[in-house]
Amino acid sequence: MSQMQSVERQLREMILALEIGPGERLTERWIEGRFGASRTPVRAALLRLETEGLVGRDGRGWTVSPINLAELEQIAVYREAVEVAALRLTCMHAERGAIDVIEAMLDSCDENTPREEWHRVGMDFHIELARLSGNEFLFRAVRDAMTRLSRARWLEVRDETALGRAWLEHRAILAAARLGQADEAARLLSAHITGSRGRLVTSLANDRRGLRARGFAVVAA
Amino acid sequence: MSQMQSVERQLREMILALEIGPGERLTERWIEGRFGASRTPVRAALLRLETEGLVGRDGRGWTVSPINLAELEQIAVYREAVEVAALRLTCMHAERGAIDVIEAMLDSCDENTPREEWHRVGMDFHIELARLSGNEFLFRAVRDAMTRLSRARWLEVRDETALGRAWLEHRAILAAARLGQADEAARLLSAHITGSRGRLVTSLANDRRGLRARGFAVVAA
DNA sequence: GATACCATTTTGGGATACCAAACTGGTATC
DNA sequence: GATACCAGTTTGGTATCCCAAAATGGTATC
Repeated sequence: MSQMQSVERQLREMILALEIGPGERLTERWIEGRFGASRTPVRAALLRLETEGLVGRDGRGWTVSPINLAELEQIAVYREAVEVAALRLTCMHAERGAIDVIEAMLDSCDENTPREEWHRVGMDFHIELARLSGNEFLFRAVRDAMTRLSRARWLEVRDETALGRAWLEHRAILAAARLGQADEAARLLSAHITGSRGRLVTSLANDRRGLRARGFAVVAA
Repeated sequence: MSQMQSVERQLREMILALEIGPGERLTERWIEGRFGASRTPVRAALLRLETEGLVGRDGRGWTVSPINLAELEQIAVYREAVEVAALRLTCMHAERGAIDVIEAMLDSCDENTPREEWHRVGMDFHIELARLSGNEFLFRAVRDAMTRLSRARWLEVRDETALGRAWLEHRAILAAARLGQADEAARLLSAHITGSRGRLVTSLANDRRGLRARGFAVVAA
């Protein structure tokens, strides 16, 4: 694996895992030293992560993108558009086996599963479901949106019941898709996304003080 | 303006204007010499253009992305999803004046307007309409999709009647949006996109031999 | 004539040197 | 004490150099 891709991957993981906090400043030289690479691959990584919205320019320098509540709401709207479109396509030519694989993902989580795994599977459920549409651009759009949302979802204060409800909704969506009921599946997915958007933004807004205390830049809606 | 942005902009324009043909190989050294910049800004430009889908990796080197008919169809589906979603948002909070500005864009084209101007305005109509949604991500998605489609639209063999029909459809969409009739506007836009997608792909498929003769790589659907 | 093989060139990935602009910290001035 | 100012440092933008891998082209062999 080239260093270029390696730096990009490692830096992305650090940002998504909040090891580098939202709003933190980045210098190319620090990254260079941190990953033992020279500036060429570092720059390539920053340029790529910029298009993913994970880092941004701050005048002359770079910063890890802050959590922006207004932006999160816009992403959720965007996500709903592309994810519902993908799901409708999937309903048209749903393959039994493919949907079973997604369902198995959900089954893999139980009460003994660590929280971070629930988090990851919850994201992958939506991404893999979009992949089934067969439309590369809808798939990429969903994956990109989920990536942009993932740090915020990680910060969200979620109770157990919320996770349980999400899983029930996921299963209901799959059931409708399996039967090819596009309108019903779309309705369920829209409700699921709208609901989780509301809870996400509310939770972050309520905990904004706490998040700032942890050094995380959180921009209001 | 920094050279980084300058090289990126100039190279993008050359590719979109087909001055560098789809499928053509690019070497960093050639670009370097062509624009009088060093490899650092050249590589930054290539990395950015790669995310826009205008250039791609070909093993170790770079190529201008070929026209891919299957991909064009997928982009059109993606575009329909995001553009319709944006239009629905616009209908919710449509400002009179903003829509008038878009209409003025259409008015600026008459029988004396050069073909390339019609082409540009036809694209900008959709992009600016999406901007009115107020959702940055839907807007970017539409702009990105239109960029990816633009080379193909430029190659399309269009008769005068097709352009006239497109303008009529554009005006009908604006009329519905002005009245806040979201469903009607969405229906018209969907039909407009679906229709132009069909004509675009048909035209390119029919002229594929001629396009290849001009040195343009055109991948079948 | 086709093919296998080798020397040469080209090319992208990476490292490093240099520069101008921005930032920093301290100092002098009021 | 506040502020204007200046020297030193940091930092991103750019140019250049090096290298290994891949492409190229010619040649010897069958």
